[in-house]
Amino acid sequence: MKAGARREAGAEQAILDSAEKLFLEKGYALTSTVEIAKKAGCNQALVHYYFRSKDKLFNTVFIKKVSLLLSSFIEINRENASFEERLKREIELHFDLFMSNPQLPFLLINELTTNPSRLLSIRKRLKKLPGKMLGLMQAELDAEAKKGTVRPMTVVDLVLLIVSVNVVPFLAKPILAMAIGMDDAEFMKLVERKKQENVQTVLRAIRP
Amino acid sequence: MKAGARREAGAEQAILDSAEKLFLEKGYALTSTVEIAKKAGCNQALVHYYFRSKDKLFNTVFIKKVSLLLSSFIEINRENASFEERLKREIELHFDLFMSNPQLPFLLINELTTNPSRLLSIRKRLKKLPGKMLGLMQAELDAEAKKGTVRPMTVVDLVLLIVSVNVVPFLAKPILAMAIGMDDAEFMKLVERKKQENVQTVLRAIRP
DNA sequence: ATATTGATTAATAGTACTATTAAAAAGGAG
DNA sequence: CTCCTTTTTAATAGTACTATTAATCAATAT
Repeated sequence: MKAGARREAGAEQAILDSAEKLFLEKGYALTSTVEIAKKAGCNQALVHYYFRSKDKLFNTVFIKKVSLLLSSFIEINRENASFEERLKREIELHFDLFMSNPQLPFLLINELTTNPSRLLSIRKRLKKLPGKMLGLMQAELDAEAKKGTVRPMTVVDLVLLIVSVNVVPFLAKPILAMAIGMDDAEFMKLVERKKQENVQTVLRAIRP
Repeated sequence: MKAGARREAGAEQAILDSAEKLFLEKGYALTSTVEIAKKAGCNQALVHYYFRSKDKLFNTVFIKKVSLLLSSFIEINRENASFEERLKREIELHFDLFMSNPQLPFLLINELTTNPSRLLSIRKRLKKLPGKMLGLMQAELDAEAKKGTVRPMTVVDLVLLIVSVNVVPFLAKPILAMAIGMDDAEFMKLVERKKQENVQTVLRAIRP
């Protein structure tokens, strides 16, 4: 039944990999299926053979990346350490994700801003996670606030704060290059510094 | 010499306005000159008559927006108040700019990330500003650090911190809509809250 | 060995977009 | 009014891209 195995074994995966790289680099609009095929070393028609349309291919990549980002937020309630310790750990974990995937924030912002209709298709696939997660975290925050260790605040504010300090260095890389001519080596030093600073910035910000 | 006045008086401006709106909304790649002309109520060829190419038209809009953003950073050394007062004022001013131009951050990040070659043309037109400005601010920061009112830090870190907390709410709007279904009214409340919080967050973060 | 099925390609239909060109329209100057 | 310049438009050349189609290629199953 399973006849006609692949000749070069892995064209589909090669297409997926090329697509991921190019979409991350230039976004949906500036990436063509011709270019994806070329980078994958195959014919352009094969891209449609496996993924039907450029849009479906993009969604496959996009969902994968969104899931990756969300996964960095579900660790917070696991370990048994103090609230501050776990929070610190969480911030570092989140920062590390961006270090490993520096183009991820750009892709998210770019595609969700230019193509709001994509919101819908994504939202269906993860309508459970955010609600549950935020609920748990909010309860924990409220408990800490009652203890007087943190000021009363919503979990949205906390998450937004963490994301703010963690994500902007990576988004700003091209702007830093433009404005002050920062090169890659300097950028790496900046990132190392930020990873330390950001934890302190957040901890200070949430104190009563 | 100046014959042939305009029939509808202002086609060029109308084109510029339409282009600005559309570029801010969808970025360069997803905006066509046909669409710009249609929105401006004129023929598509007129777009090229006045601006030669889509790229030149975009650059005109882009430069204007970059200048606007930079202008929000040159007020800091004027008034005669205390360092903390002026810093507070500066953070609020910067935040207000994004409130009035919520799509500006997206445009900047999108175009500078996807089309790095644009960096060059922009950089020429403002190579004076950033250097001078950062120099002055750094001197001031160093003085405050010696007085012990702030911890020793680079001006890049300070600016990055301010931008981080100020810009992310606006970048994250579509994501908040997706993840937790935040609507426009809720978003406005969030923004009002952030405007207050961000000043405190920065002030706390720079303490020794 | 041949049929069958999946993988791959060449060719192309169809669409959309940028930019150019040549002509028409609309005024002002003499 | 007639000439001249600027503005505006219609038409289109040229390009690039998505998606489809029909044919070819390769491996296995019978």
